[in-house]
Amino acid sequence: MELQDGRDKFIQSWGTLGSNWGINRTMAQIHALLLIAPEPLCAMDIKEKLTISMGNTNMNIRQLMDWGLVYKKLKSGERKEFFVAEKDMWEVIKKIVIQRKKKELEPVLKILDEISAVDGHCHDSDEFCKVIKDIKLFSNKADSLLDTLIKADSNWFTKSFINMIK
Amino acid sequence: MELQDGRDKFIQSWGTLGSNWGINRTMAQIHALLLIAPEPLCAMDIKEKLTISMGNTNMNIRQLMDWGLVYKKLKSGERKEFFVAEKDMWEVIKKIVIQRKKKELEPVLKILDEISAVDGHCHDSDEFCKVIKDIKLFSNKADSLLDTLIKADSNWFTKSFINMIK
DNA sequence: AGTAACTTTCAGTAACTTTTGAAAGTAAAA
DNA sequence: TTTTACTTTCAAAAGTTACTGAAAGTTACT
Repeated sequence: MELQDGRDKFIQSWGTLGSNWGINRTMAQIHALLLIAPEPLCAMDIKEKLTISMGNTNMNIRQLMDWGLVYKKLKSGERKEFFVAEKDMWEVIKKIVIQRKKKELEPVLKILDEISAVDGHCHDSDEFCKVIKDIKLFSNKADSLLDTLIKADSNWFTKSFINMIK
Repeated sequence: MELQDGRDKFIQSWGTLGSNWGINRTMAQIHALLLIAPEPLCAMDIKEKLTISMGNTNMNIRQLMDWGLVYKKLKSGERKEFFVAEKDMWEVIKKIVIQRKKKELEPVLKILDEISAVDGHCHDSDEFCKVIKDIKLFSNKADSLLDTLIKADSNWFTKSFINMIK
């Protein structure tokens, strides 16, 4: 496969995969484009390479910056803004984990706390409370595990991983 | 909070949370309803409790069974089918992990393999290949880690977890 | 075989999400 | 201060996904 084909395929595929991940297609494509771009790109470059609208380009660059996956990079002598992607994959993973935890796990913890306030007086409520308690147990574990991961370095991941499977 | 309020809140919330998880609202609500149901329920019970259509009920029960989160339970003397949820939370988590791995991770591995066929001849392609290689490294690790998790028992999770954070 | 009880399918519709493009906003340069 | 080069916003359009209801299919009792 030729380099350019590989790049195109990566950008297209990343977009499709993104949707399976709850990330919108354009956001994932911009991320892919910047990840493999040898030079910083400006909004116009991105708009043209992906043939998308300005508004779409801007919104998604902004969101990638909010996630910490893309940074602004000013070139001296140039007025417009350029963008680069975070290239350290371990950082990328951590940034994504932070967002997914926020979106997927934290609301669960919040709801479970609210529901735990159910009075446990009869047999039926004991059963209900047990289900909630079990879910809470695993959610809390997952929460601490992810917190540890977010603080850890790449090396730790490899090491713990080896411990885990042996 | 009263028991019935707690149940209603759980079902409603689980539906909302489901959508943040890439699971559709109805599927999540049916799952919640069955999780806390003291008795097996039939399709009609579910349809009525959630005030949704037959078709919707049927499709989502089916998908929950495909995922292994809900089982058919025949009552002797009754012709219609009843359903119960898997109540062991560790099993529930594993079943969900299996599905998410299939949807989110496996397509990534597939694409990366295809892209790895890019010829590495010049400086630019080296850079491109490095990005792909890095992603592949972490994806493969995540893949094995999840495989281990899927095979493990609940106890292992707790133990490894303690090892991991210390 | 006929009928009744229940389950499944599917085309059309509704609800939600993403994208566009034009207009408004901002700030450096003339 | 005006122009110019760029960025941001937002309402409407396009695209996507979920839901309904009616019709077709299945099974099991008479």
